[in-house]
Formats: sequence, C-alpha cells, structure tokens
Amino acid sequence: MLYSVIPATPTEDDLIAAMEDRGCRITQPRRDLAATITRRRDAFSAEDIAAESDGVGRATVYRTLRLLVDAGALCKTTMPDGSPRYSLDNARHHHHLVCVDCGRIDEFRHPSVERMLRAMSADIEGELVGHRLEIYRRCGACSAGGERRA
Amino acid sequence: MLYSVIPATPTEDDLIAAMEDRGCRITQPRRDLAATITRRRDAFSAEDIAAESDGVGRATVYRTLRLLVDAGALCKTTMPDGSPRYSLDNARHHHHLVCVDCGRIDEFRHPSVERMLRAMSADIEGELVGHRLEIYRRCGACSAGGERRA
DNA sequence: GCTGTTATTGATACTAGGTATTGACAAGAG
DNA sequence: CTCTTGTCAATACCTAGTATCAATAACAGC
Repeated sequence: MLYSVIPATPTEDDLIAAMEDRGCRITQPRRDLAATITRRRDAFSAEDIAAESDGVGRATVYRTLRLLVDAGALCKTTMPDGSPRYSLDNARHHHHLVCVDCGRIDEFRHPSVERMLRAMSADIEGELVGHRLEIYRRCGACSAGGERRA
Repeated sequence: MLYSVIPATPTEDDLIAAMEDRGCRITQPRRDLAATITRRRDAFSAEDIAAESDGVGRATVYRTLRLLVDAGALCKTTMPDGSPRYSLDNARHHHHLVCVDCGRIDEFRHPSVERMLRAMSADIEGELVGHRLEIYRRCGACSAGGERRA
C-alpha cells in the first residue's frame, strides 16, 4: 500500500500502560488525564485538557503530556502558526497531515518520505539526526463543504 | 546539481528594500534592526535581537521580524525543542538544515522534496496548502570536532 | 521647507505555552 | 503499617509573542 492514514485509537488503558512501562506511578491525576485525553477524538492543546480537568494542577497536565509524548503514546504537532497540538499516537514512525480549516490531524506514512531522506542523506554533510515534516491541507470534508472554521 | 546549500547573504539595504516594497515607512528603529540583523551571520531568536537593540521597543522588534518574514527576507525555523529561530533568507523556496549542536541553519533545496510532495499529493485526499520540513543534523564541523554545545 | 495625515513607535499589560520550586501527600516496597 | 520517594497542587517564573494606546515621526502634498 502506497499511502495509509493510520487510525489513532489508543485507549485510556493504553495510556496508563505506557506510563507504567516507563516506571511511573499510576496516580489519580494521571488516571483522570488518561480518561480526559482518550475521550477527545480530535487534536487538542494542553490548555484544553487543563480546562476540563478540575482538581488537576496545570503543571501536572503539562508534565503528564510530556510523559505521554516521551512514552510515544501522544504526539505533538505544530500548526501553521507555530502553536502546538497534541493527538493520540499509535504508529511508531509517521508524519502528520494537518487540516488548516478544522484542525483535524491524521497520521500517515508514505514511502516517498523515506526515499527522500535517503536521497538527501547522500548529499548532506554531517550526520542526520532527525526531521520534522508536517503537511498542511484542507481535508476532504472541509474542501467539499467550503467551510472555514480556521 | 542535485544538492545545493544556498548562501544567505542579504544586506541591510536588501532588508530595507523588502520593507519599502511592502509600502512601509523606513523609520530609524527599522534601520537599526536591519543593521543588527544583517550583522548576525547565524540564526537568532527575537530576544537576541531585542537584547542588542537598546532604545528599540520589544514590540517593535517582534513587529519588524514578522514584517521581514512576511516580506520573504527572513525565515523562521523551528528547533527540535519547538523554539523559533530566525535566519536570513534569499532563496524563494527552500527547507532548513538545522545543526542540533551549534544551531547553525543552512537553507537547501533538493529535488527529492518536490518529488515526494508530488507523489503524496496524488494519494492525499483534499487540497494540499503547504508543508513544513526541517532536517536536523550534526553539521560537518560539529561531527568532526566531536563537540557538544547543545 | 512646512504641514497634516497617518503609520509607527515605546510602554505597558496581557496572552499562550511551558518549566522550576516547594511543602504536602500518597504509592507502593519492605 | 511504616518509610521512602515519586508525585502532587500552587505558585512564581520564563519565553515568545500580541493588543492597546497616547506620543511621535515619515513622508505626501503643497
């Protein structure tokens, strides 16, 4: 398959397991955040989560998001204006397809990306240590509806 | 040529011309900033510029940087940790090669990037409106020296 | 070269997004 | 059941900006 959009569907338990795997204690705030995060099917900001998590400190929200990103359960994507968004992650290596209208973020994998990196690594001096690729589009629904939700 | 690192060498006058072209008034603070920016041969943060521009307000620094980015005279790149850096721009379309050790940013163009985007656009639903690609490496000098300046 | 309009200014306050500190607390090993 | 130590909420702080606003200066027209 040349192109695949990967459905992101980790559960609350997957997030908890990811934290356990890193040797973390499973506390009530972390359980609450795992539940809140998995309830959201769309991309979200840290402040979104903080706003709907009464009784959980803002610092804990940020710490937990970072923990989940490090554990590979969440990914952090950059919007065209530079603001960060988090979304559930379930594929090991992928890139993001960001809808500039509705903010929807899909993960995808495409062989042309790896092919490009291989082609470039031959020509680039020094050692490649990573990359960041975001593709901005107007998604199918937004293109069809002509909607502007910015 | 398959691979080209593009030397970024706009002058103070180029920056002023870029602002004039956009119908802006050429004020003393803008002249000062154009001079400060072109004196810097490396990538810089907005606060770097603000710090060495006494008598120019912080808001003016940010306004002018945005103006120059919009005018295409500067580009704004994202470091691996998400923090922004500005660098002089002189090629119309390019991507960035960021050294994770010394912070040096080179512009480059490589046909495999456009090839990748063409290959993907055929497979992606909706309309592609843009992309962001940053390649992180340890540059030749940093690889050779084994230096770690983080 | 003066004058009037209006873009631009610096100061200030504010925002988003996030980290450092700290004393209190609770998870879970023994 | 106790003790250690990770984690907590609160708070202060930080970076990277943007919004507001009264004062000022650029520059077009005369």
